[in-house]
Amino acid sequence: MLAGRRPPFLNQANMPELPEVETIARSLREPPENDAGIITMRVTGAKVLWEGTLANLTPRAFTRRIKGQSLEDIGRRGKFLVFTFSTDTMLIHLRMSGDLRIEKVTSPEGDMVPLLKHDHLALTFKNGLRLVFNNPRKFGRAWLLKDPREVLDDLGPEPFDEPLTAEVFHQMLTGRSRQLKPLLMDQRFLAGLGNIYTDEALFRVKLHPLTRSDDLAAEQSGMLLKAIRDVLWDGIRRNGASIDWVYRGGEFQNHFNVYGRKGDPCPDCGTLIERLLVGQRGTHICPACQKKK
DNA sequence: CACGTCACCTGCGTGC
DNA sequence: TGCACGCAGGTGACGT
Repeated sequence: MLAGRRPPFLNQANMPELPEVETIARSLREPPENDAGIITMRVTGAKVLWEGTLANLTPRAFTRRIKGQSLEDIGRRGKFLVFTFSTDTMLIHLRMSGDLRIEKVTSPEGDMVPLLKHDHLALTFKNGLRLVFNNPRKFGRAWLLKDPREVLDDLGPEPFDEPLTAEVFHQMLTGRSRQLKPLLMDQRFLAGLGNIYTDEALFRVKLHPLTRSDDLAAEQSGMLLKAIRDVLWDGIRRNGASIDWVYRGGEFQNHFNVYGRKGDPCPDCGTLIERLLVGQRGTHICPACQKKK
């Protein structure tokens, strides 16, 4: 389809920012009709296939602790997936290449379904399903915690939180003196934005990624917050449109205005999109629309 | 405090 | 055809 148009890595990796993680949380939580899910189910076993997956426990301690607990809910905070069990909470961060899937442990013929390359953690549930964490680049991590706040308290506000008004956001921005893009991607400042959605949000408000955060007028801060919410919402909407239980090929990548589109004409003015480095990250702008002050 | 750099890791595309 | 190389994603540690 549009394969020739997208950056090469989009064909093989996920880029889990807030909308992708939200999409995964929903797909794990809401299995298709007539299929059981794993919510309310008890864990009957755990297999840790790569020790480094676990951020805070040994495989032995993890397995012993999670066995017998029931899964009560699956949610999201920032880019973390939050699995609430009866006594502990499991957090999973996919970083850049992680993936989660739910599948039956046994095939219809009665054979064990083999795990795949790069499957690093698998939880089996009482109803014959298992949750598998596939983690090719070994960047993703799982935590098992009595109190998830231990990790999640370091995160900034959720972009859609109601108390995050334009005024509050303006105070947050002008209370710092940092380059806009690295600040927006700082999870302690705001939780959920990554490289792609940040580029897209900045393009929508015509701000250069190197703009100083304390140079923004109140009105600009308000527009930036709206752009962030719009672009995240568009991402959620487009991923939500095409996923099912285990397959979740979103299609927001076909709607990028600047990300991965170096050399393409700006959709607003036709100037060719440029790629620059900001804080070591590939950054895409329209040099005409997004002028540096 | 802000910012730069590097390390982590694998697999894909590119260019020789 | 094979192969070395660059590069992408998110974050944390560390140096300036």
